[in-house]
Amino acid sequence: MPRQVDHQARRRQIADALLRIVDREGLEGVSLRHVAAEAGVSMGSVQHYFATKDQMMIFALIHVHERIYQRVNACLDPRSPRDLVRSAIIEMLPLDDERRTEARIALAFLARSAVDPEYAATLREGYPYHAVFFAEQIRRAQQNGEAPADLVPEQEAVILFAITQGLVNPTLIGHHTEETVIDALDRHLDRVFPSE
Amino acid sequence: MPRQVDHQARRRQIADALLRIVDREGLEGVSLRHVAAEAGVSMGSVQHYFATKDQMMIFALIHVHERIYQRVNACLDPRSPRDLVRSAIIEMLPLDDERRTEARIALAFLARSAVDPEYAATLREGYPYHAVFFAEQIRRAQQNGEAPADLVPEQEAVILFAITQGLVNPTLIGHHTEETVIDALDRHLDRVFPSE
DNA sequence: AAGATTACAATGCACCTGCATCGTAAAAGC
DNA sequence: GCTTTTACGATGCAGGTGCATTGTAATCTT
Repeated sequence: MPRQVDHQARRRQIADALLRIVDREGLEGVSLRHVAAEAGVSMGSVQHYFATKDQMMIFALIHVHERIYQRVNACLDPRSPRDLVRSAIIEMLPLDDERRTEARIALAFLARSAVDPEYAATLREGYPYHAVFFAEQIRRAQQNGEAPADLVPEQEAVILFAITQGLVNPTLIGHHTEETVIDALDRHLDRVFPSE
Repeated sequence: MPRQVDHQARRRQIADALLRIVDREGLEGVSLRHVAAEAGVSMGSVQHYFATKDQMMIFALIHVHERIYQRVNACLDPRSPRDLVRSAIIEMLPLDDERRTEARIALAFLARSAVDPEYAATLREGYPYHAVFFAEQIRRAQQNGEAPADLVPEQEAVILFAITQGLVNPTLIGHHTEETVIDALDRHLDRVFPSE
């Protein structure tokens, strides 16, 4: 059995187990023993692939971000800048079990970032991408006449991203229905990308 | 010393110590011993005022929400609906140490709410207030001709609240400067409450 | 074939956790 | 004045924690 295993794949598999625990119990539920049990391996094995618990957590954080990134990318609707933005935002909202899971996980790590600079640094790396993506779509729409020329793309991107993030948590806690949140989103998109 | 203490005041004092720990280390840093040490009392004393750790945490959650509520209320600018909304939102953004502290604390409890129904229920109680407040101000502005009549106040309130929440976390992690976030906010307020 | 390396497993250890128990001293009630 | 109640302090306990250590068997290297 030894020597022939795919190191990275094994690390991802352990990270997936870790993320399942975070989904159910939050970061506090994560312990070497629980992760090992959830992954169906021994504790020694977990220790073999991750020198410390913190390294494992950071790896899992990066891993889940990649997962979200790929899922969002696969769901993009390229018909227009507005559709691109809308599909990206909706794909980040917790409107089904998979997205609720990921939202819960992301929220848990976000809270940790508020008190741990290493987590915060990891989060900050992936951040500019969203703002740039939104700003780019707005600029494209402006060139096509699909968005008002007086909008400042970067400012609107900040607002769009804030709305996205700001809709996630209340929806997760159960404040909003799917209809409420999508209506509100479309309402705002009407302003940035007017239909007529 | 016994028998003559103000029970509620003592509980708040212990809760304040707890919240200081949450600010520095997150919810994971909270233990009976740490809270006792931070409050300058014995562990037995903490146990005397709170039967379980969970009760203490929930009490602290309610306590910090009251604190935020009162601070925001004290800072409201009543000159116009727009000023009211703007001052309320700005007071909730982490733009100085006090507000950063409260934002960190609120975020920590929010993350817990995602995996613990009791916390979620507590959060949900305080929630409708914001939406109603925002919607009310928009309706008032519409009556004064300070806001477009075709806005649906409840929808705009959802968006406003999402923007508020959505601006908090990126700012906390260090993605936005104070200027960026206030510019973006004013940009959006221009749409809901046009100046001319 | 031999030895080094890798993958995993089991266990021990010091430390921390929430909570229960027990003790004590001061005030309140009678 | 005596008992009860309240406020607090100290300590014990079972269980969980991350991590280090040790062992072992399978594979790769030579």
